[in-house]
Parts: sequence; structure tokens; C-alpha cells
Amino acid sequence: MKVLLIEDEPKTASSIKAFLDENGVDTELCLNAAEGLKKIDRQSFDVIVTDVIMPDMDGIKLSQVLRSKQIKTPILMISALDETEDKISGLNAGADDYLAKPFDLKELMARISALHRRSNLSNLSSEKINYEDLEINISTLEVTRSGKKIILTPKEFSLLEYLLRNQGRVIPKLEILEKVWNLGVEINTNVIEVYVNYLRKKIDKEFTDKLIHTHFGIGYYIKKA
Amino acid sequence: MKVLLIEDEPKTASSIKAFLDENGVDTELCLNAAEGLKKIDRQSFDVIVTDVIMPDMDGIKLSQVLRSKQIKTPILMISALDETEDKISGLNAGADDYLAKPFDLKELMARISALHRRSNLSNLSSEKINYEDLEINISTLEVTRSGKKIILTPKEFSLLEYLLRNQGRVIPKLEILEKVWNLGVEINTNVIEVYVNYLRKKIDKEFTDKLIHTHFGIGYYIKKA
DNA sequence: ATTTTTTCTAAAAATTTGCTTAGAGTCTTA
DNA sequence: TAAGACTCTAAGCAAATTTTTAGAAAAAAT
Repeated sequence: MKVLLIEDEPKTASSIKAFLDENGVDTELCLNAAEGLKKIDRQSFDVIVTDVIMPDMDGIKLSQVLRSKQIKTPILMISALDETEDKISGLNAGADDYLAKPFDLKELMARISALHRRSNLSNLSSEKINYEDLEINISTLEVTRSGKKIILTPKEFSLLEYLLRNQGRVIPKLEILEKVWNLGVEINTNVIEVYVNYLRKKIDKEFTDKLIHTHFGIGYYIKKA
Repeated sequence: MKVLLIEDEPKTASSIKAFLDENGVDTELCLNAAEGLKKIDRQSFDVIVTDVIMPDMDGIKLSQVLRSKQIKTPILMISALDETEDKISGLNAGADDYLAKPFDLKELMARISALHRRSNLSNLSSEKINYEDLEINISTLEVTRSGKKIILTPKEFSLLEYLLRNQGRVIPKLEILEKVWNLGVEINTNVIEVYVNYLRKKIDKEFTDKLIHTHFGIGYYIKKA
């Protein structure tokens, strides 16, 4: 895990960095906000830990700048300001957590881990994608439902993968054609129907709760029951 | 935003619920963990706020159960336990935030908002349009009025979507023909009347306040009462 | 008040969409 | 090269949706 620590007080900064490094975190340190912004432009971090009070720019402003740049890295603010109002303005500026000084370094570590865990929950980067009792492993191409192994062909797998990556919305057939088949509009959408049919036989047939559903006239979606 | 509050101490529970409700949060209250789990099985929440110390099951265990069930709703723990170790074990159990009692209700609110904001960041597109108690979700294609689910055909949905996107003005029939039917002047506008009729049956019929109105000689518009 | 125009409604007709099955190509592997 | 597995097309049937039709109801105009 890579963490960017922005803290202008050198002593605090180095003791935090030392502790995080000990805990297996790859920590980069910046002593002011401007430097931090530059680093963020060049590389990506899992979590950003920033002080609120800094000489050149406060942590609130920093968060706003990052969010307006569409940078969605979790932000944890640390500050000597312990008033509710301070915390609220920090959180409202786009921070994900706010920890008042002095704090226990172990708590900081736990909060960083929690932020990291959550941002990794969204199936985007992980090897495995799951929904309910269905799980697919992108690297081994294995599929299981309720622990039971299911064997899919390559096309079946990529169709299922696409459906799972887009869980929570209805996916139009034309989009599936483009993304899974790399085809334009010319071809008949019947291929999809046939393959959805294959998937259903392998994944839903012997279970009570069906996961693949049809939205008439549009396409398909993943949902329990 | 829907929040589930699990808190066994009735006085604390109701004061939290009252405050959240005041702030526009739709709060459901459970007085023990078992009840909370049942509710979570039946419906989905944006954020779960749970006490740590409860008679039947502690918040730590609750979080573990939820995470093992693949329920990824953000969890905020509140507790009288203020020791670092308690916070760490809460966060490690899968909680996303930990707030020690006594706390300022405004801070709780800000932290709930932060959790909600983050979990919506990963939900790529949950574009919703609403007017009064009517809501349509462009990505899931779901329609609800006063929370009640309404099933529309594709044409009905796109007609309603067009009306809602143009709320606040009268939309001429010819414009609807062009935009929703992709047709010129050749066709009879009666199709629209028929479809407005369908929509009214599904959306307005069983409600006192009608939302779809006719501007005689021109077209239709969305307005309460 | 009557006529004309416009809108609403119900039902029939036409069209579109989806599921399923069988089989023909295509690619892999023994 | 043959057997097997995989991908795609085509066609029939069932179901759902969309359009048309026609008469009743409502609104505007004469």
C-alpha cells in the first residue's frame, strides 16, 4: 500500500512515516501542500494523509482541489484542531476521515487500512469479482457458485465478467456487443441471447435465486432474486 | 439517503434518529443486532450505524457477519469504548469509521455523509431524476413513486424520462414525437396520447396528486397537483 | 346551444423482442 | 486427420410491446 503523507512539522512527520513504514506501508513524505499536489499529479497513491494547518495551503483547500480534479483517492485529515466545526468542514471538503492530534499511531494505521480496504472493495482493481454466492477469478478464470465449481468457455466467461463488472445497472445489448464481442451495430444480437442462455444453464438453472435477469427491450442485469 | 441505526439504548437511539431525520436522512431504527440483521436482509441501506455494546451480539461480530455475507454497506461504529484497542478491533472487523461517545451529533452526520459520498463514488453511474415523490433511475431503469416500484415498458420509460428532463415547461406533442419517437410530422400524434394514457394509469391513477398534465392544444407537462 | 376540434380510452391488429433448439462453421487438441 | 469443443447463425414459437382504430368524453369556437 502506498501512502502520501503531507505534514509540515518535521518531527511529527518523520515519526508518523517511521511508524507506517514499520507496518509495511510504503510512505512518501511531503512537507507542504504544493509539493504534495505535484507528487499526486505524477503518481497515484492508495491513501493520502494530510495535515490541516500548513504554511502554504490548508488541508481543506487541498482536498477541494483534489476532488475538483476528479482525484478520488481517500483522504485522511489529521489536525490539532479538535472542534466539531473543524472536523465537519474537513469532511465536507471531501475528506474521508478526520483524526485529531494527538492520536495513537496505531489508530491512524487502522483508519488508513480501513480506507484502503473500502476503496479496494469496488471490484475495479481486484483479481476476483463476486456477487452474492457467485465468484469469478479473473486470473485463473475459475468460476464458483456457493463453492461449487463451474466450467465456462472463454466467451461465456467474458460475458459473465462484463455483467459482473457492471452490476447494479441494466446493460444494453448493443453495449454488450461492443464490449464483449467488439462488434458494431451490423450484427444480430441473437448471439447474446444464445450465450445468456448458456450462462443461465450453467449458473442459474440449479439454484433457486436467479442472478441473471432480462430487462425487456433493453438488455440484461445481475441481481439476486 | 437511507440509514440503519442499531442501538440498544432507547434514549440515545431516539435522539440520534431525531437528529438524522431532521437532516433529511431516512433513518430506520433497530434496538438489537438480530433485528438489524433481519432488516438488512430484506432491504438495502446507504450506511449502517451500529453501537458496539449490545445485549445479543456486539458490533464487532455484526460487522464480521455482514462482511462475510458480502454485504458491503459502509459501517460506522459508535461506542462508549474510547480506547485505541477498541477502535482498532472495530475497524479491523470491517467497520469504516469509529466514533467514541459522547460525540457531537453534527460530527456523526458529517461522517455519515462522508461514507455515503465515498460509496457513491465507486457506483459509477447511478443517475437519478426525480420530481416530488416520483423517481426514475437511468442506469437501473427503475421507477418508483412514494417508494413503490412501478414497471414501465421501454417506450413508457423514455417518454417519462423526457417529460422529467423537461420539467417546468409545457412540451409540445411534435417535440415529443421528434425526441422520443424520432419521427417527423408524418405520423399521427395519437400514439403520444395513448402512451400518456398508459403512464397516467401506472403513475397517477392511484395517487391523489396527479403529476402529468395536459396543456390543451399544445402538449403535456409535469407538475404537482 | 350547437358544432367543431381536441383529447382520452379501450381493444384489436401489427410488430418487435426474447427464448430455445438444431446444426453449420471454426478452432483446438490428441 | 479426426474428434471434440467452441462460436455463431437461423428459424420457430411464445410473449410482450407498440401502433392503429374507433368511439366516447371534454374543451373551445361559433
